[in-house]
Amino acid sequence: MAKDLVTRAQDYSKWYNDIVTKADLAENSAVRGCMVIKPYGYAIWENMQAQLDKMFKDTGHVNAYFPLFIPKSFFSKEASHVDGFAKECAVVTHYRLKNDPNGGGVIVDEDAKLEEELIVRPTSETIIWNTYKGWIQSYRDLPLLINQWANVVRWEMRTRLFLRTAEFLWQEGHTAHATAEEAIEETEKMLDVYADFAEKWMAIPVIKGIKTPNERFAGAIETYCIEAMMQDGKALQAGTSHFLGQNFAKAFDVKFTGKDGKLDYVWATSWGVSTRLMGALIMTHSDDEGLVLPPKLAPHQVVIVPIYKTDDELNRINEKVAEIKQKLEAKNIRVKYDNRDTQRPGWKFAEYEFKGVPVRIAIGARDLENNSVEVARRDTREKETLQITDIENKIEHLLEKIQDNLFNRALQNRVDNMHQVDTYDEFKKITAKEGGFIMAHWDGTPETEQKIKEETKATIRCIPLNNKQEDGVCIYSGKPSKQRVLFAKAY
RNA sequence: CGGGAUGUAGCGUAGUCCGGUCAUCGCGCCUGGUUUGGGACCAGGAGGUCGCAAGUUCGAAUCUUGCCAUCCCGACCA
Repeated sequence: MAKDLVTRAQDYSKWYNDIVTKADLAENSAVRGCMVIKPYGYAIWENMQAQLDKMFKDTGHVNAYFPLFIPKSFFSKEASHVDGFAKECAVVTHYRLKNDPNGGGVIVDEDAKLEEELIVRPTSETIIWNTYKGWIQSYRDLPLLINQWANVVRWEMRTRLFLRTAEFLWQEGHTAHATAEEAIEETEKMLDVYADFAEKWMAIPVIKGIKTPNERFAGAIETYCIEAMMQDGKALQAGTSHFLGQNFAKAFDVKFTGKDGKLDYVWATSWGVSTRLMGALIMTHSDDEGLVLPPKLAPHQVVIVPIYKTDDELNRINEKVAEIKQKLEAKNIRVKYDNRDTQRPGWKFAEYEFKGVPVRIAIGARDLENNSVEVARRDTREKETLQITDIENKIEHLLEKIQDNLFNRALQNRVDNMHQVDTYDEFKKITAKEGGFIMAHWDGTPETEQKIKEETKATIRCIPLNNKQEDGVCIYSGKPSKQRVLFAKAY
């Protein structure tokens, strides 16, 4: 088992402040539990955003934007929703400051108290459904397939860099449909989009499933999720897609007239992924040398470092690199040529390893003579000398290989740490020592789930989709069970 | 919100028990030179409200009280 990655994200923050001070992934800001995403980290997020956005549009969705502030009254219309979020909301009560008459700084102007408090959105279901009410009258207005890129705030009692920050960036899709079947189809479709994105782009294998009632989103009928295993064997919920039934339509009175002339409430879904995915990326692939980024999301896929003694040598290398760079860029490969004279080659090598650049090309006088370059890959740290001839195809192929290797490596880790368990003793042993995922029988009751959680810290991550049906007995209660469910300790 | 710890230069730190040449060291930064195929070396230099406030004292980074912030463990967590 790899070293405990609980704090690996924190480690990175430390490295960046300590060693690579100028180009960082992120650091804790002065604001409680919030995160500053520095340019290099943001470039990764932008690549993720661009691909997700494309996938949403390919499935018929459009983007829109709704207000940051939600009147308190909206928020309380769906009972279970308020139960789920009430304890972690930032509330705006005043709209003005004034100079402190007793000297010193500024104070809140008590005369500027809001008639009704505003909640800083922890998620946008309520304000969006309040808006949808005015947009939907007929079956002709459906389906309504909208996504929002936004920030949300959840005043968590305890925050954790990347994984649970007080403010985070995400996208939230909110759709309205004429039938339950169509809404469920949408929920599952978006779960597939997330799973595809995680596996094909982030190189993170995921298990698709549904949550137990205990773990369900506040206000949902059914919550679907993708669960990933981090290097330390802990689970991370990487994305969720909710079938909301008619709960929000009823709470906000969103009705439509069907073809048959009958009035009915619309059916809803919502789905989201967040900057938590950046945490997943770090915790899945990185090693003790720093970040390891999958080529498809890396801001720079290739970095070229010149090695030279004289200006004349550098000039000749510059010319050769311009040629190589052009060929690579013609293949849509993102290349950075770092010929800064202010840092030495060894320094640059280390720097780009921290940053997780998948491929490094070094070129010096020796290479000019031999028409070669030194190619190093970040994932295995192997180096080889290649002829420049046809370099663009070689690199293109190498990037694909790295992408595949990262996925396979992560998948292998999951396979190695996946346990099938039939007794509670063994279950306790594994959760206490080895960690990893456990497939075990469960009697289906929230009470058993709760007891297991209290005794072992492990929770039911999901009931996998297309789960194999087999007769067994619950490891805890001994009652009959029809299938195994996925247990793990989670972030 | 409970338990624990921490706060000293951009980053990481020594010193706090036992108050007094005590503001230490490393990295980074600046200047000059030599270097450059895995985080170079030499010489010189800049940089500090010791988290904030009050108190004790001839004297406080050090002791006392209060506050603030951060981290860890819990509770909580779409």
